[in-house]
Amino acid sequence: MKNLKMKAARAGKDLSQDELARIVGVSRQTINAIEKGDYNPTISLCRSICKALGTTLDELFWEE
Amino acid sequence: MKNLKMKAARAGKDLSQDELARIVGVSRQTINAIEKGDYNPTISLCRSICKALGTTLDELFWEE
DNA sequence: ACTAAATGTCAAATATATATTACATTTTGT
DNA sequence: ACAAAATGTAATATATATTTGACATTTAGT
Repeated sequence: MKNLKMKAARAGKDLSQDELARIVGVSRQTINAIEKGDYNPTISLCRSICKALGTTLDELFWEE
Repeated sequence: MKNLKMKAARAGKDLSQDELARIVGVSRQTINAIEKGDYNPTISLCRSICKALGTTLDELFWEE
């Protein structure tokens, strides 16, 4: 399932996928794939993304 | 770093590591290692654990 | 003290997250 | 319309999460 909340939070910080990738220390493809929803990042990467985007885990990565 | 919040939440549900492991569909060693703190589970496993323990991601897996 | 259950831990194998390289398509600015 | 930047996507390689099986230690019940 697509992660539109993450896409929105990134847009809110005016960061490209590539810029976010550099900040959190992963490849651009990894960020792209997470937003596209076809994989399952590690919790430490999720934490790094949240810190970079100023959000919480629950805001970006919770699903009902 | 040890995940004592998870250990406490599990104790609060009166579940052994083995029981929790079966509920979320992983091995007991995986649960043990997460509580012990020496690895980095995937977000989907974290979500499953939170659902099993009735908590949120932020409660169990956020770190400052 | 004894026993069973729960937990800690290790080594080797397997599954999968992530990197790298590369190219195609879409979006944005001028 | 054009160019540059951003995004989507695929193949192959590497790092690491997770499994399996096994055994040692600790904890809880009687």
